[in-house]
Amino acid sequence: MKLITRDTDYALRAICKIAKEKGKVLSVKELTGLTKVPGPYLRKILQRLNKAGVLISHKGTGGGFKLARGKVNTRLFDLIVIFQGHFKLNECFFKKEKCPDTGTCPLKKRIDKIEKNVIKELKEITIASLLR
Amino acid sequence: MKLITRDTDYALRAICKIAKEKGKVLSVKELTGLTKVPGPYLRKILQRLNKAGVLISHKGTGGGFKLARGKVNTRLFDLIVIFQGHFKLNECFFKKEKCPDTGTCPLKKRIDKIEKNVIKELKEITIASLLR
DNA sequence: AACAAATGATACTATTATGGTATCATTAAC
DNA sequence: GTTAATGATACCATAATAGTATCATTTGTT
Repeated sequence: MKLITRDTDYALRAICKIAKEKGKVLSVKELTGLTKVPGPYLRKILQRLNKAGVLISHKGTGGGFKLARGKVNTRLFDLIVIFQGHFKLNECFFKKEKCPDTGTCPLKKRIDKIEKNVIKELKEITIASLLR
Repeated sequence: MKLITRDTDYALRAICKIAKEKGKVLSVKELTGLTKVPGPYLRKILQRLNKAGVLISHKGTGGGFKLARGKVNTRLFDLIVIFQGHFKLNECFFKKEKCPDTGTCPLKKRIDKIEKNVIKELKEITIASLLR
């Protein structure tokens, strides 16, 4: 029922803080202060964002994370995919076994429609749009 | 990320089967056959639906469950509330502690909007509409 | 009256996902 | 070379989920 997990939420918060400091490199320590997210956990999140290309990391003294080029346009949808995997509101609970309603299931279509709308809206929420 | 849990899904399936047999009382055993949902688990679900007033149970030999009067108009939204509790896509992860972005959080509004739409659509999905 | 067939209520268990910590390796600045 | 940072991973605790088991109660049948 949660659209967004804690990971995603914290990631979003951190990225916003980073984005506000145009180009400046912020360390985990600084970001912990700004976001109140527990250090080691935040660090893991930032590492994932680095791997995903949203942030760029700098090692060594004075190191930290900054926003990668053009990534103010990262969408909430992208973050959800990074932290929560492929977006699907609608997955039949009869996975391997065959669902007794295969073919006739009227629910799928209805939820697909909802899903489509939600995805559209999640793609409209960009970092840039949140900073304004 | 799941809009619907297994409980809710199974409940919906069972109710649909029951609704198709207008007024007839169906036992857990019969419903297990129809839905392929494990017996004891299904039973627990049906009991909750009875408590919630969606179904009416009959004890003793030949007993089982039937749909309560007017409850073909039960909405998927209602079932979600019964099995998953109060519907909220958007809950700040800083619950007791104060969120560092209180007041300025721009995300809340955006997700509230999504939530509103989703709720509207979930309220349009009724048992009756799924039977057609 | 006895028995069987059903649900009511509840306690228990196993598995998985989530949230978070800890540690050692690596890199870079001074 | 030392220190301050991230990279990579392994680990752990808690909670939620999915499901089982059991005993009590009710009701129909003989």
